[in-house]
Amino acid sequence: MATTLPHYLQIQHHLLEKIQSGEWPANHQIPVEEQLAKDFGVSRMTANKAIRDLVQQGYLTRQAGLGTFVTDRKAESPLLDVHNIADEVRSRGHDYRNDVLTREVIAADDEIALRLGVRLGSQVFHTCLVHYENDTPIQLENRYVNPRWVPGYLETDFNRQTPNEVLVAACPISDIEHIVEALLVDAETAEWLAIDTTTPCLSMIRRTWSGEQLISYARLIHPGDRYKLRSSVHRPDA
Amino acid sequence: MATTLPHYLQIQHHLLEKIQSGEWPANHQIPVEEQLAKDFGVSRMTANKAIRDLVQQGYLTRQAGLGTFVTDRKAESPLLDVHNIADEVRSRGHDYRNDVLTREVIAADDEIALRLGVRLGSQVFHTCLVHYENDTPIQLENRYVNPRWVPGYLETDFNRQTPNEVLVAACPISDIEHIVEALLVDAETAEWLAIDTTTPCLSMIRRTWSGEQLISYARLIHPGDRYKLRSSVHRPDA
DNA sequence: TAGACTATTTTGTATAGACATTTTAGCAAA
DNA sequence: TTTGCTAAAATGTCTATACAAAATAGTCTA
Repeated sequence: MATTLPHYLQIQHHLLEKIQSGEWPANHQIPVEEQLAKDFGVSRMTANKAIRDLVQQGYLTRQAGLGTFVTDRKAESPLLDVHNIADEVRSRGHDYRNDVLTREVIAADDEIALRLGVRLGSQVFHTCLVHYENDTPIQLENRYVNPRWVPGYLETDFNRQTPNEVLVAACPISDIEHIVEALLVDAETAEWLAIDTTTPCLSMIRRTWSGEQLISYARLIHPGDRYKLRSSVHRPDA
Repeated sequence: MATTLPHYLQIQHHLLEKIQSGEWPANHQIPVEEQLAKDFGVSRMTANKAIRDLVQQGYLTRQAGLGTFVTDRKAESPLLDVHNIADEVRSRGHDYRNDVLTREVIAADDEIALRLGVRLGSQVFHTCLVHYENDTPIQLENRYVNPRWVPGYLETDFNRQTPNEVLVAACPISDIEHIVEALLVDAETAEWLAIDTTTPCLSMIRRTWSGEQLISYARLIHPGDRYKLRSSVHRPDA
């Protein structure tokens, strides 16, 4: 059985669901501490702790004497493509294919729950693919998907539609976050990518949102000598 | 008179000072809750609140049964912004400085002429700097600048104004292109960055335009374990 | 000596209550 | 009408205490 969630996390998840589902729009006032405490049968301090965390994470804003409100997230500007590795490969005139190593439903552990913004122990989709360019592995993709937003994800034939395409088709992608670093990989990963463990690799963690919903969390590993990441930014105002 | 700070903020400031001054290096164990509470004459819950906040902000990491430790923060920076490495370092509360290895006018060879979009053999500015965060090298910057658009470039004191700042000051930057890859560096570069030649590094090639003019071509090398690139993109229309 | 148990240290969660501060609304007085 | 006062609603801070859970170090036992 899954570990029972601490009360304050239960409250957080309840609030996040309301926010992320859109039931509570921006600037909506959430129930006051005392009410939340009563609803969940906990002390006011526990409700306070739950709210406090979400304020620090930017989901809520508070004002003494007034109440607690859903944060109105302000927009930023630039563009970056959600690039599709299959198109990329084909645009170079090469053959694209992939191998599916894993395709499963798992219970979210701490890390996944945190990164994907779901409840601990809740079911999430997990796939692991190797993408090939002309039979050379160029990317290991480890992806976690929130089933709520892409229910048919696991049934896809990924050689017809890449995981990325499935997401894009399922919901409009509005926000993407990338974290890129260089690192060495473990033996298993090295084998999948047909490299050795001394080859520098590019690690890219990509999180994808649709509105307020976090759709997917992916870790992409590229052998350093087989991949370059390119991005162009144009700022009309500058 | 200024409002007296809440106790938990006083504690936070005390802790942050220790961290940012370097008195408590990464992974240093900070006093336990009970000790802090005693030192500041508050209850354990108040000390807990102070620490909890700093954990959420990423300054500290905790482990039940072990203690609370100063987070070893890997550098992170926006991939798409014209980032200024000096500001970035200082925003982490660390010291910034750089060493200028090369500062010269050279005749453009094939590659430079191609990349910078100038005629073969025409004169271009070239600088090579090592950027330090708390005396640890975090970036080797090899930069070529089109003299036509930034004539005073070579005369700059780069410890007062980074190369990037000079460009931004000289002309409005409208377009940036990044190409990122993971690689191993040669012995000379490794020495400059105080790493060995087996450490994976992040290489970033950055080209900067102002309107149609290509202003600068730079190759930036980061030791992989000391740097992460972060980028967030929001597309309001999607 | 290896393994099991135990005590200690430290953080994690939770409670019930207290008082302070901020903001608004409503009411009363000038 | 304007001003000032007061009550209320809501968050902000703080305490003293309790027990749970995790990690470690030491001790006892087979």
